[in-house]
Amino acid sequence: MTTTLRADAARNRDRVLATARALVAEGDLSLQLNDIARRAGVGVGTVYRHFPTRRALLEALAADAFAALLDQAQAASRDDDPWAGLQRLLRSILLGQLTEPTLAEVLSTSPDEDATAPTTTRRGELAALAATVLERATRAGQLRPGLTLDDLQHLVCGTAFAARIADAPDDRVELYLAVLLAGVRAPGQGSSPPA
Amino acid sequence: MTTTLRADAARNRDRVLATARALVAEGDLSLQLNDIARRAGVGVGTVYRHFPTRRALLEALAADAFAALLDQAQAASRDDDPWAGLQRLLRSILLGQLTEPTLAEVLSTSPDEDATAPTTTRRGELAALAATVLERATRAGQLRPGLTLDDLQHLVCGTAFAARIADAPDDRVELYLAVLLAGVRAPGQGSSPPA
Amino acid sequence: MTTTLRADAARNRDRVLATARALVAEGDLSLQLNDIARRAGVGVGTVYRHFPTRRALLEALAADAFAALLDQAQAASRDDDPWAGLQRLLRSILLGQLTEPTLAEVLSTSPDEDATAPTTTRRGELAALAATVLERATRAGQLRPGLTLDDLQHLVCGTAFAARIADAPDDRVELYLAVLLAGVRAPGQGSSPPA
Amino acid sequence: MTTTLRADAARNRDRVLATARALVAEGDLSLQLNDIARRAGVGVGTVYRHFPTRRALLEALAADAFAALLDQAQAASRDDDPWAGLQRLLRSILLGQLTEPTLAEVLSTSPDEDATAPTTTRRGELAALAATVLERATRAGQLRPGLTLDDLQHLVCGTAFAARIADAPDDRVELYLAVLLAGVRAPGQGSSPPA
DNA sequence: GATGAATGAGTGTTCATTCAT
DNA sequence: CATGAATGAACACTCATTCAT
Repeated sequence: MTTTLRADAARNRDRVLATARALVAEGDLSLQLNDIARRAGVGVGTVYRHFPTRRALLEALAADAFAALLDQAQAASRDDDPWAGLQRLLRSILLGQLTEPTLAEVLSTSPDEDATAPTTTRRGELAALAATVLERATRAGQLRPGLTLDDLQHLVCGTAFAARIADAPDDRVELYLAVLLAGVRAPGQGSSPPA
Repeated sequence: MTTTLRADAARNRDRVLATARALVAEGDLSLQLNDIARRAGVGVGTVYRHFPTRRALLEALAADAFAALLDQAQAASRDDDPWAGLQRLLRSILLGQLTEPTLAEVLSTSPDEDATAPTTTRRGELAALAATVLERATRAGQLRPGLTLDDLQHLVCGTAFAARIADAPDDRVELYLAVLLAGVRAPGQGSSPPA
Repeated sequence: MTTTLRADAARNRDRVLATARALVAEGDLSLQLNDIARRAGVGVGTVYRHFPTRRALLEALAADAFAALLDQAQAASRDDDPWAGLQRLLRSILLGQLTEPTLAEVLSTSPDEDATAPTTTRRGELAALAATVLERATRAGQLRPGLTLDDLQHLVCGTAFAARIADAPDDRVELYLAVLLAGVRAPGQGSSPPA
Repeated sequence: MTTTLRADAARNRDRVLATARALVAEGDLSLQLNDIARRAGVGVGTVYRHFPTRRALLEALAADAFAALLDQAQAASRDDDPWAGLQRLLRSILLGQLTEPTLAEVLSTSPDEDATAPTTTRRGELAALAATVLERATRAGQLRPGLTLDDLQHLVCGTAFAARIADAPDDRVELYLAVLLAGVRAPGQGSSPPA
């Protein structure tokens, strides 16, 4: 059986990820593969084997958060109330980015830029779910005319950026989210969903 | 007299700035001093003399755009209509960032981070003008409660970020600006200023 | 019985050789064992088991061509006409090198340099046959005085080198071969063998 | 004055060249810039400043020998006797390559492959001189028909290769040169120039 | 003031070889 | 026998910064 070997490999992979996560948590998003290898007590080659590029590592780091985000987006897309669905969706994307900076970088980049397959898939899934939410809100006349799916994505990334440059991001998110929501809501629709 | 020398120095400084500006215009924000020196036909030491750090050069590059922004902010602060003033202020800051990427970087960074004196001064002036606008809008009940001066700055930087990651930023600014304005407006105030 | 295992091993060996051959045919003589293993769909260890060094693989790749060369050398050594024999020998060695670059590398290297047993054997056989041809040509007074067996080998390798750096080696071989033959012929013997 | 500074730079350049030359003399033609820097007691950057690529260093190492070769080629081209001229030319090119292995590599490579300007110039000059010699020998009916300028170059490089793989190259050159000369001489012209 | 050569730490990447499974 | 993960030395190249002239 190759289970044990694979277990070793998996353990190394995890060590690399853990090390990288620690660096990200310290605010270092540079993800230098040499540095990470050294800190993880692992050969450079090992890091390169698992993550051939900085991008691959970045996406691996974002993977869990992205998966969780998809779950929340799924739930949001099932909300009966179109506006509530949009609210939930945008809040999820926003909080996801603040919780996991790597997810912010992944979402702020053009999808076709060296992206690995799983990330491309996830982005597609997120887009599909978001399209549903968007369409329902649009049909309900609750979305500001002219806003596309891409616009929503850019705007929520921008809102995350705004929170990130604040001194205490966590204290600001909800307020900034409220601004975003009020901003994307169709003018004349009021600020809260119809009861 | 050192006049001649100063003239030479000034010419060198201008050459460096022009070269750096050209690079920025080409989308290269890295501002590598060696590279700039070579292209400017000037010694590295000369660049270092005028701009001891990347930050110093960045702020010098942003200076003109920042000055122009201050003028517009001044005008905005004098607008009779509080909401129109806010609109003008935010549009100016937003467009300034898109026109001059260095200004975006300057404004998106914490003020006390290696900032040079002129930039610190300008930021103070901008803050003062914005405070005026903010206060008037607040007094008129037109600003979303809870938003501070800093919040406005972060949000407008976030909006610039959103535009920047769009495929065609210029086509998106006005829409994103509308979103921002609607977002920061006090709920229940409608989307246009009272006549 | 280990027959089945041996069959597997032989198949792996063949796959490695085929892959390596393909690379050589594409002009890549670097013979990187990792690369070959990956392309052959085989573990690196397997490649190492069969070919412990780059040299071992190189010689294995050259083996068939070397064997064919020995056949031709045999025939040449049986030619009644001493000069014709020499001609045939040198042409065979020359063409062999151009057809199979690995053979060129094998023949251009000192025999005792990490050579594997089969190659050492083959080199010995080739030397023996060449010695025969050489001796007969010498006895017939047709070989330039002073030329040893080694000299002939070096010169034919040099001629192969000359052809290789030409733009269209195949168009040049015969001419270069004629130069070589005229060069090694004893001065005053004319350019064609006595009738 | 910048003389002293330049002197320093020149000294460093010379140190690098001397170090590289020593390595070449030891038979190491790999010319690894890092290694050379370390041995020369100089920063890597210094080596890169003077020689941006391995090729640049190679050609710098070959420069003197190439210049000397050009002198000899010039002399050869002025020889009254066409055949003597050819003899002198080929001997010079051959000995030049054996004395300076870097020259062999330079001459054995396609001229347009990353070559620096001076080398391109020198190759042009050598070709011009060789063309003269070739033409005169051809007109005198002394050159084997079909041989072009390029052929001569390839053949002399091949001869150098032959000598290089011999155990005692120096003892073999003259013999190999004789072979080359007899080979390129028009058949039926005898082995020595007309008196 | 200006110059630009020099530095060398830093970063990215490859690859031959080993060895536990 | 086969596998392929792991290793880490080795190599290529960059660039911010210093400093002698």
